[in-house]
Amino acid sequence: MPDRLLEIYSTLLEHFGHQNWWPGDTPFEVMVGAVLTQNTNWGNVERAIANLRRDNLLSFTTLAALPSEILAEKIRPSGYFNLKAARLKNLLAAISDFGGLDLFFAQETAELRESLLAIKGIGPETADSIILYAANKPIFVVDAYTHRILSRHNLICEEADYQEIQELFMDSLPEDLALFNEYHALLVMVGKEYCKKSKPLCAICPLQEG
DNA sequence: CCCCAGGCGTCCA
DNA sequence: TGGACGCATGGG
Repeated sequence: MPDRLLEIYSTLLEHFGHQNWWPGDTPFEVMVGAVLTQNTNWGNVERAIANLRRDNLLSFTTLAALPSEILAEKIRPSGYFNLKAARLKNLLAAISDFGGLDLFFAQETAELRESLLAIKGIGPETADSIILYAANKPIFVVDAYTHRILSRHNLICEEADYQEIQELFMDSLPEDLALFNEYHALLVMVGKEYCKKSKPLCAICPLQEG
């Protein structure tokens, strides 16, 4: 299985090339994007972030001081805007209470993850995305595509949960920031192209051999 | 018209 | 523990 996961990585890298995730200019911006993209198309997230940038709201202190109702209006294109405005405010408040973003991100990975998961609106995928792509610490991000791709290729059972899938990758692969970064991005790429929710396993998926 | 998207919290059995 | 449901816009 470990070798199989590395094979898959090589196959995807060859097929799609390096992705250089995550789209975002700063760790703060990446973190905001991680919340906004919950169950939402990235194109919609870009519109929301463009609104924030246009109005010079894309900084920690500005956003932390912005009323939730105003924030919701700015991020409307990302969907679930009331919910996500509250979640962003929760996140920023928790980080402020901790002593700021640098100090928050300076925690050990396990502590950082616990801190994030304690925030209402931050679940495992959002937490791990922030840890990997904003804080630049090696952790494997599992998402709906990861689950669907692996189960359709019979590498996990359908009922496998987040932790089980994350452990499969992290127990099998070398702990490497660039590898984890690239692998998750590649899984999203193959998911978008070849592993849609309602469609059967695609015959031209680069990952052959069920 | 339909289904879907880089989830999460709540409620209920 | 685990399944159903609400949250919501924009694209195909």
